[in-house]
Amino acid sequence: METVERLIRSTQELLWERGYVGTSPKAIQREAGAGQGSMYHHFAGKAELAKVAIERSAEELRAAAAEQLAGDGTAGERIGAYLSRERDVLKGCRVGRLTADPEVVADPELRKPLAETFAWLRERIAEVVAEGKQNGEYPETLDPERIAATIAAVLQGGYVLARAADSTEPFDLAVNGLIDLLEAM
Amino acid sequence: METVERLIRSTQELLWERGYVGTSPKAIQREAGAGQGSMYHHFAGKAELAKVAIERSAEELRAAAAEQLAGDGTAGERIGAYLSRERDVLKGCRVGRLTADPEVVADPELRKPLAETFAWLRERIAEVVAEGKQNGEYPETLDPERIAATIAAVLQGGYVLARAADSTEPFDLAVNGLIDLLEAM
DNA sequence: GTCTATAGAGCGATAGAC
DNA sequence: GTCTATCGCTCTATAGAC
Repeated sequence: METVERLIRSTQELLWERGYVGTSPKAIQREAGAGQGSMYHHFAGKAELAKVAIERSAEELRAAAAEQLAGDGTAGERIGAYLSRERDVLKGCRVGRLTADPEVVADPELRKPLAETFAWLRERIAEVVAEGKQNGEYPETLDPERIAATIAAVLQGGYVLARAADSTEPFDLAVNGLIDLLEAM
Repeated sequence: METVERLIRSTQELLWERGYVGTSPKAIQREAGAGQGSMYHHFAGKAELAKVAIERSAEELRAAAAEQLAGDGTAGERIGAYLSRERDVLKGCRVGRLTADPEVVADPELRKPLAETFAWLRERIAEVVAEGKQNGEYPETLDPERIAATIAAVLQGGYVLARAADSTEPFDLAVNGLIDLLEAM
């Protein structure tokens, strides 16, 4: 793999584990097996490299979610597949995690991929919910945008509860509770 | 206010805004209007001060939640009051935020208040849900522990979505979607 | 394109005077 | 109890050789 690619992937991994403030250029270089000069040759600095890495992680998240939410099952099945897919729960969400970073949220360039990713995700889930309404799976009164935000929030919040408990249990409880509520509709 | 108290409150505020990794002793001293020697006279170091500050924030969160969840309304009213209370949504949760910090999660002393807070919160919400089942507000099939985890997760995840969007809208959507689902039971 | 050397600043902590 | 001085280290970045 080329140096640039290794630098980007190492940055993605470190941002996921340690966030922007907790990730140093030196650590990125170590992870990537690249030297100081090599990194600064390809990227203007930490911020630019982080921008590229965050955009990459955002794309990957969207691709994964799109796959789970597509298919020809019922709305409930597709949402269930999305909620129940294999996840590295205790590591948390590589995109959502960055909202805790003040430097990411304060920089429009760095925050933009976060905003776009969750806007897209909520919109995509809302479409599936709307389809479920059309075929009678869900009642007419259900608001797709609200339910979509609730679904996205349960996942993000599930990660928080799991990391606090150092256990996947609260995440599983939260997801299953949401599924119970959706199935009762 | 005494120096010790100012140091603790400043640390609470900085941990909320910037997390453990992003908070330096120097910044704490500046915020508190205390000198270097003063801080190290009262506390062994950053970790000990953080431990006290985190425990304080955890207590405050529990006290606030206990207040909203108590009272003599129906279960739905009390959960609604808790979900809809005034919140500094874009600042996020002062306890949940710390789950993003690898150094907090890795240190049992620092993680303990987080684990205890959310364990207590989920248990407390589950009690209210169980009361709702008893008086016929919710169906017998409802699992209080699951629903409690879902409720806690929607709040924590709502903060994440709001910070990503730099807007309180997704938080409000997620909370209202949850209320819709609960009211339909 | 990658290397080493170096910079100025801040980090977290300690020492010792007052 | 609070102050200033200092420590060894890391941070992010730049310079210039190869």
